[in-house]
Amino acid sequence: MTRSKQARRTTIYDLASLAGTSASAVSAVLNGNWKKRRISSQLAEKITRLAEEQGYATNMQASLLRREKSHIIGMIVPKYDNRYFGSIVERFEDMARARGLFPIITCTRRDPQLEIEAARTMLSYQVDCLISTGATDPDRITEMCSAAGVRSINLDLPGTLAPSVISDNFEGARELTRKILLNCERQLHEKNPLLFIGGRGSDHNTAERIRGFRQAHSELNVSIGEENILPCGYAPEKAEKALDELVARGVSPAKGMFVNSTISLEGVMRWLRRAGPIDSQDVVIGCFDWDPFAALLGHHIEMVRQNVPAMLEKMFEMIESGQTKPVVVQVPPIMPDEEGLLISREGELKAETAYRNAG
Amino acid sequence: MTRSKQARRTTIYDLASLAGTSASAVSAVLNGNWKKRRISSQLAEKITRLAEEQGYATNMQASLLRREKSHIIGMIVPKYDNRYFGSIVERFEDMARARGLFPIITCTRRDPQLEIEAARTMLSYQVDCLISTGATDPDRITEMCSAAGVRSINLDLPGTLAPSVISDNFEGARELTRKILLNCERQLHEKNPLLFIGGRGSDHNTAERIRGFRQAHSELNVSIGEENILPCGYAPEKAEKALDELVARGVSPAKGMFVNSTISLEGVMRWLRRAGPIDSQDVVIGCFDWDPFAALLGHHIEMVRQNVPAMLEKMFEMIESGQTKPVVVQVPPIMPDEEGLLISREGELKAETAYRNAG
DNA sequence: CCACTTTGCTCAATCGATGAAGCAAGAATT
DNA sequence: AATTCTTGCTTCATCGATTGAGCAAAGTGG
Repeated sequence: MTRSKQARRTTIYDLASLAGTSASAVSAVLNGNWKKRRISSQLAEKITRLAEEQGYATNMQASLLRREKSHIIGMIVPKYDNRYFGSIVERFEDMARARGLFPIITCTRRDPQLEIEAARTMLSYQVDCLISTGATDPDRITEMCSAAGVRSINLDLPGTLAPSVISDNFEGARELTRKILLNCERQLHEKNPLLFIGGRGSDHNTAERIRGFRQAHSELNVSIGEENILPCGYAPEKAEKALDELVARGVSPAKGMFVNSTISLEGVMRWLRRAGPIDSQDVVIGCFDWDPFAALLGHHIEMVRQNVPAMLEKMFEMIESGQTKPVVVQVPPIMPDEEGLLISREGELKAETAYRNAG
Repeated sequence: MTRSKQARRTTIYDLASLAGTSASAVSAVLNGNWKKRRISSQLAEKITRLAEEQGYATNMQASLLRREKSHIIGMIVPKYDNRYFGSIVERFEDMARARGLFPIITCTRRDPQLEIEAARTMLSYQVDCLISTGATDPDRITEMCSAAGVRSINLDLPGTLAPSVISDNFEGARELTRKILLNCERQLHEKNPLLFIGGRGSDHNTAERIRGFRQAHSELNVSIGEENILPCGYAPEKAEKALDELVARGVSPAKGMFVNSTISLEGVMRWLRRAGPIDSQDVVIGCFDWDPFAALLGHHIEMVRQNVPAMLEKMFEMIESGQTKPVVVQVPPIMPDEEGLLISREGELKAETAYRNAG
């Protein structure tokens, strides 16, 4: 060791002088087009071996500066605290890598300001394409992207300026609502309107789910009032508080509930345990989203699982086909089957199947 | 629009010619050290305005190529399918940004090969520091990093070549085991050995937890046999299968269980529902890790929550202090309190408090 | 033996941002 | 008036990889 510390990383110039050749040859060998550049296989081998020995790693900053495309694909995502976004991210990384892209992901905690900053940072890193997942203002991000000549796609929540891939929230909610109503009838022998709780009234998905919710009620001839619709936000404590306030206003909450996300379900379950009807087993619940433990809670909880594999497949199809028109592709979510067998790996398998059939 | 498409992004050269000045001045203004470089505030303002108008974003690839440090901090993480890693990632991003670093995270699905590839890619992107979270072979990654002159730190699972921040698995497991044993005695009026299930026998955390598990048994004068220890892996179906096999071998599984992760708990709960003792409410469970819905399952489930905020605080302290010696910092996990009130936001608050007191 | 092709490389410009060095014009000092 | 200092810039080399252009040597055909 002549140097106190490996101060500088190995570059192609170091390898070139070690191999007694030029940086240009080293570059050609290491990025695989040495045949086009007519480098002899002996030299190629020598360089490859040296690179290995020296633990050489391409300086992407330098490489990308020169290249036309970065092959970096960015994604912003609201939270990592539920299975839906978790599986989106995990699968996105996987699919991106399988396509030779480098995924970078940033969590923006549903903070509009952070979303913008994150998008700007991603543009700085020269992403070729940016996916806005569940963004509060996807169009703003699309504008920033197109100003920089970068494609963008909306996932989970749609925008009007870029193509979007979302769940079929209306149909999913209609079907789920119908199931909950039927469960109520079967288990509680009553046919009362359900309570819709969670989500933001201002977001497209929540609005569509409320529309499906109303539709199912009217199809089954159950009338609902405004007090039954509580899009109180996503955080658990917001759902909890909304239920408390409902009770404080003298309304006795419905025994059937449509919960708009697993995160809201957390709050609902806590409220039920703390302040709910005496026998909280008498509450019938449906949730638009899936969680393996929620599926095991004593209550018969119907859960709709969004079809993440199919959604991401559609999304990558759009990227590959160069789609730029602001179409909205709706992917049907996976409904629980008759036995309510939508738990964990079964669910995964089902999603897999659904995706194959969709593709 | 004279151009068919914004083909190229705005660069400092574009801004320079628009402002009738030099690229150097633009650069100085935009990276904030225009005072040192004695640029007039008029010119600074003009350039800033133009940059805004043109939607300019620094080309990080170019910038980083020139700069000494990248201010990029990388993290590899096994999975996004549980709250523990989810909160690690979310908080890591947050803390990194608060320190002016750019976090990039990659999920390696507990795949040793993918871990190595991910580490190499991160080195290519010139990370200043790489965090290996729950890596199967952290020392290998440390070696790669130090060959490139990059720091690395292990999180969750320790290594021998770089500093590590982990939970105090031994004490946590000892305490948890003791609680489960006491719960068994109280609820089932029996004092039998527990079943340890989940995790990899080869990983340090599992080994330490087994050690704590044994210790607590011996302290309470309960003897345990080898058949009570089942480190069958993390996936839910592995736990499920292990329990099936146990029964197939004619062993009747203990009514008290120490489950090594929420992911394994998923499998255990499914097995209990499918093939467990008739009244599965008679099973007493403790889990090393926390999940809000698992906390609400009918069984009295004790959950130890790893102190993510404190762990990450320690980790960033190490980064800032330039620690390179392979010390192992153990952070006590948060034990459930007497009322078992370790659910969701309360838990968050508690973690917050624990972290403040720790710091 | 000469013209021409092929092989196997090297040279040098380039990507965009950065910052040390330098320079011209005006202000301050002697 | 001559000198020095300050202000407000510009010039240019540089980071490491890439790639079009070019060039010498070896091979081929007539």
